[in-house]
Amino acid sequence: MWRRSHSSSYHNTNFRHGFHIICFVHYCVARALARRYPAPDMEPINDQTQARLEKRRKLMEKGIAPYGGRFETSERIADARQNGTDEREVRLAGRVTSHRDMGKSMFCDLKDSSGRIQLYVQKKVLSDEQFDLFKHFVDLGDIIGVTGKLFTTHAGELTVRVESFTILSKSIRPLPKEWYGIKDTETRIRQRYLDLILNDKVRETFLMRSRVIGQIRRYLDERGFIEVETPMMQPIAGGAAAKPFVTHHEALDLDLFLRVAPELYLKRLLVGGYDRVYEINRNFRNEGISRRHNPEFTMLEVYEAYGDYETMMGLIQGMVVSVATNVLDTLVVRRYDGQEIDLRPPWKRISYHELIEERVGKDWFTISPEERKARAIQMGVEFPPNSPDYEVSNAVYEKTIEPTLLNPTFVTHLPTEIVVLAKQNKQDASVVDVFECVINGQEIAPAYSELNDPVVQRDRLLHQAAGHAEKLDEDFLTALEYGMPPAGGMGVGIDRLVMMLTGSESIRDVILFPLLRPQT
RNA sequence: GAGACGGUAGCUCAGCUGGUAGAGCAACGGCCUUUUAAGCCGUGGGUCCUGGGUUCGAAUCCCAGCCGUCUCACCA
Repeated sequence: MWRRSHSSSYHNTNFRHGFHIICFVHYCVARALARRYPAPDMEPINDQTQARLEKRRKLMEKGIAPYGGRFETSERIADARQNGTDEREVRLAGRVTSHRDMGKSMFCDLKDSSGRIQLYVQKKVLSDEQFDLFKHFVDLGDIIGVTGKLFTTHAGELTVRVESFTILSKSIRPLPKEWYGIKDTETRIRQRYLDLILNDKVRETFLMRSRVIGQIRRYLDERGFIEVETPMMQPIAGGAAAKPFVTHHEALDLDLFLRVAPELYLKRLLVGGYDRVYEINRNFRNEGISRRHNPEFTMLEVYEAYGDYETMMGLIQGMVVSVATNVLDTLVVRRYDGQEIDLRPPWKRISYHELIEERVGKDWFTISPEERKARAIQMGVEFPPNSPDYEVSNAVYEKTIEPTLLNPTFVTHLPTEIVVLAKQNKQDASVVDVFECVINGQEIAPAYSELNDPVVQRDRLLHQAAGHAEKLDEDFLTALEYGMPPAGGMGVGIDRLVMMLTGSESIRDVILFPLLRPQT
């Protein structure tokens, strides 16, 4: 659709006529601007910026706009390469990322978001004046538009023989040469645009992220789930045990919290009768930053009325398989360290108890709590001195077992104490009907058979809030009292899912603008 | 929040036990019409993160601060 609409307007003769008028207007504007701003009052940062500012000024004096406007392309660069037949005329736009000057001719690389193509600029093809303009005024990093015919060089590379060009945006800061790129993590994050221009892999990763999220939406939409949006600013930050960020609403003189989870609002919607809902959006947790943690992160939460944690197993497995198949075209993913993750279903399922027994000894749960502590310390696992018994086992699980689970594993039936919003198991009230889906050694998706008994829910929340009744979300509890259908619910850490699928080592590699301290 | 390591030209990096700051690429001026990290000749370019201290002399040693990286803690 995109290509068709462009080429049709481009080949229209009225448009060509209009284009000349536009060029003339640009010429007049450029002359006027050159008169009004004879010298830029911006302080040059270095010799290179100074040289470029000088070129910008000279272009304006010549009546050439260094910052053009609309430029109709015939296609994207990747399409030109793919459908490249010699002598076909193309009209392309992009950034100049490399150039090789050979005197009376030069080669450049032109890059847009779809790919890269080589340009061949020859003195005998352009006028002397135009060739000179290209040679002396087009720099690395400038955005230009070109027209010309495709041909193949002796080295076998499809190339555009440039017949005309337009400077669309004059870059006044030097762009690092592609070969050396930009490596410093801090610069890459603070100036992510440079990272995206210079590092193909980075651009690819974020493109994949976009496609992953798109495929998740498609998968859920196809199954009758509706996407909703619930508050990011909440009077009480509920749904997860995490420190919230605080903000303030002036007109209401009201402290609000950035949400730590959308859960309690999505459940209100289950009460309201939407029985398949999901939300993909940011959660904010006021805690430390690490390779796996950013203060704001993207979460999918999904609820299915009349389902339970087991229906969620089917959902997440199907979703990840669908995403991997559609976006990566494979179910075997390679990690940054070369290890492979096998996503082929069915995924392993094991209970929390069994898993711990399997890894640290059959007698783990039969020995005394003191012995457990002693053994945990022996294994090098640390925990606060007054930790309750279940936290000792959980520390062992999180420190020594979870990181080793590379292939997808459903760890089911966690202790009741550590999950306050899930239904207790009918046979064994000490555990809840939940799973944690672990992939790549990280918890990717916890899912519950959602607790819908308002009386039990109130007790459990009160217990968690250590008796602080003012921290209870009364409105949520009131909603439950009207009756919430039994439901399966699940949260999927999108950043971690994308890390897994793209083989990224750090969460900062999958978040475009992760939080950094501002530079002073 | 704690510990270890790092910050030198636009980019990537050298610079040892203290002696006036270096390379490649990029920039600028030349030469070169099928190169692709093009090549050749020449020129310019620095708050060595910041502030103190030691010293005749500090990019280098010491102290403090800023920012980052890694590990740990909190957490998903």
